[in-house]
Amino acid sequence: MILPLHTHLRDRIAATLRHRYGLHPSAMPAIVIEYPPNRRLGDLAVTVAFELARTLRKAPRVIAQEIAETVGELSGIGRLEPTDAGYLNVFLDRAAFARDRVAGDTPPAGTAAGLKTIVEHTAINPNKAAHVGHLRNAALGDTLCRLLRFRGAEVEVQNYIDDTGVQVADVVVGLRELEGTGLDELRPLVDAPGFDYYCWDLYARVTRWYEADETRLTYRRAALLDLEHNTDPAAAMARLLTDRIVRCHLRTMARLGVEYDLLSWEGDILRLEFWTRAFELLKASGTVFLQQDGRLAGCWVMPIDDGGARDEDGRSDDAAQTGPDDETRAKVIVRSDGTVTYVGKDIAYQLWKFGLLGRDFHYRWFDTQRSGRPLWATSSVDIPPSPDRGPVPRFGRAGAVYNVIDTRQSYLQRLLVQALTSMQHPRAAERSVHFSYEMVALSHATARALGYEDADSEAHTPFVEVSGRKGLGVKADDLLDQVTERAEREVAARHADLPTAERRRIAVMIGTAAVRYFLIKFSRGKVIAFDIDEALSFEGETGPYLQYATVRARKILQKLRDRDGVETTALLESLATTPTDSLTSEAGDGLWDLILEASRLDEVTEQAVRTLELSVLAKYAFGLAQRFNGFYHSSPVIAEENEAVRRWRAAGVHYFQSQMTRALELMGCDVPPRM
RNA sequence: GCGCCCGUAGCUCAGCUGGAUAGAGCGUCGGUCUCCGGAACCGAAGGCCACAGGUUCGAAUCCUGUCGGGCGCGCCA
Repeated sequence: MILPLHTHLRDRIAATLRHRYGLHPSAMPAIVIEYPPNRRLGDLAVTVAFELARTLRKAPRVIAQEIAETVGELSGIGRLEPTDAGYLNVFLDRAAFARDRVAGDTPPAGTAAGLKTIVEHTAINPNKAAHVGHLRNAALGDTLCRLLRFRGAEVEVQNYIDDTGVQVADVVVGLRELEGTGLDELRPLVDAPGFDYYCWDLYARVTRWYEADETRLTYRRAALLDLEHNTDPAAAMARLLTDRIVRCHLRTMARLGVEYDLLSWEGDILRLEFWTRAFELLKASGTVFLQQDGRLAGCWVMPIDDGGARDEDGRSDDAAQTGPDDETRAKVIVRSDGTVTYVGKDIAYQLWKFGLLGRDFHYRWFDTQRSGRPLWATSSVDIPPSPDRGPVPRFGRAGAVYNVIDTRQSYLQRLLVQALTSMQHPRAAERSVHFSYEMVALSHATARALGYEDADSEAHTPFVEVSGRKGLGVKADDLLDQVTERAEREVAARHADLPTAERRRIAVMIGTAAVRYFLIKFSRGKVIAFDIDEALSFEGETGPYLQYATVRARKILQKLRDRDGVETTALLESLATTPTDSLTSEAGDGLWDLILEASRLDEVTEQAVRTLELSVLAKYAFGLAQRFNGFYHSSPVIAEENEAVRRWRAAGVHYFQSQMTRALELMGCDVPPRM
């Protein structure tokens, strides 16, 4: 890891600036450490001389020289070299650096150590199969969790289940009105294979059924009311179908190695009357008030403080005549009929996450996940779990909350933060992070392949939007099936000797890496125009490319063991007394580059979390794999005759392999034994 | 109308808090020692970083404006 060295270097330079120029800490510029474009220029570069040129009224070149003179010996680091342009280039002590990392490079405690952090992700409406858009959410959310844990945070993963919403109501209506299915007929149906696919189609059919005759929407309203008030048989049907669909979703996500700690059911939030308590708090803090007149008379509203986001009929010309009603924008929290809106429920839930609501759920054991990790669910009733499940964990009461939701919810997430601020919870407001990302659409080619693109939808748009209502989209399981099948063919072509089960196991690892890497490598603000062929590719910038490099590295170490009897631990120990010219000479540049780059994992994870840009991890891992592959082709290890050279190369290979394995783990990917 | 996001090679995208010659993948073209596995490697072609101003030692990056595209703004969730 390289961050400790960064800090050390920064401290030394800061100390130098204080002594030489008498700079006060307040006047201290940020000491930026970057990587020179060319390794011959140095390993690191510091640009602080440019920053100081104005205040010190000296040329950057002079300042850089003075700093280099004054800083003295950088024991264990290396030396500083000022350039004419004003850069301070750092040449690291290669041997010392390499010895320190290669022998065992554990990540440091991390900046977020001990901070209880809740990450909410996935949150798919439990009424139909998951699609690629949901996979992007889960891949981002799960990777974020892994990164936060890597930095030392205590992470609790929650998956919100909207079991009382319109989408579930629609499928209940579909079952009853289109299929003539009641509770009794539903029971065998939900356990049949492909139930989530069945609901996918049914949901699309209901949408069309409503469109054909809008009076049919009364069925939806009736069903929705039944769900909210827990009235059977509609509510019983909903309970049954959402339970099974959620299990389908969990199974799909488990294929990608995604697991959770808690399922938060909206129905429990309603039944436990979280809202009642939240409403008291909102009123007491003056966050909401009862609108007396105007078009929102009788509603409890929250003023919206920013000037933006007016609705379409916000006529500015006659605003003077309409009076005060239009002047301050307000968001309805409680309707004039006394029912609460979505934002209201969300505020209650967010308060609970921070332990600020003063109420808690009951909990029930839900399942044991693939890794053995237990999955709990919220409950409205207090039934003690059986003793063999262990005690219920202490859910909620977080110090920080990340909500992984697509960018279309930005407006509402902002209102949420505003409510927390207004309720005198500035810390919670500050630590409520909306991890937003753009949606997944379909490329025209893929939409066409699915049979969705007809003549009138001309290719003026850059992509085709996914629509659950229309049933338009690539189902997650279909994608995973295809990618696994494809991987299995590739494995079979290379390893005819492997038993089928093992081929299958490896294919799953490769397919997972392909999909997860694909979903992570774009920056979050970019719409992914999902293209099936691109996602199924295993060449170039893909997950399998990273795995392949790692497998190659491991193969070398394995051969050293099997053929030459060299154990890795013994090899690493021998480095203390092994000459280092193969690392320090120009011929060792390739090896040195590999080691230095591999050490940057902690720096990269830090940046990824700071910017919430997980693609930087993906890009870094890819660049590292490229570097290794280049090294692999230019620098033989086993065939190398010079023993010192061979040892150092093997050490570099080992370090690469171990850092890359960590990086892959952070992205939820395994390293196959062969591929 | 207002707000947020996006615009970089033929296509899909990187480019961290401004820094040295703007980089990858795919595609195209041309190569790679019977070698630790070719799911790889090396090379070539391909750029007014949408446009116009500004800020400064320095701008793809920051500011303003314009154009083009996406999304959001409800007593829906």
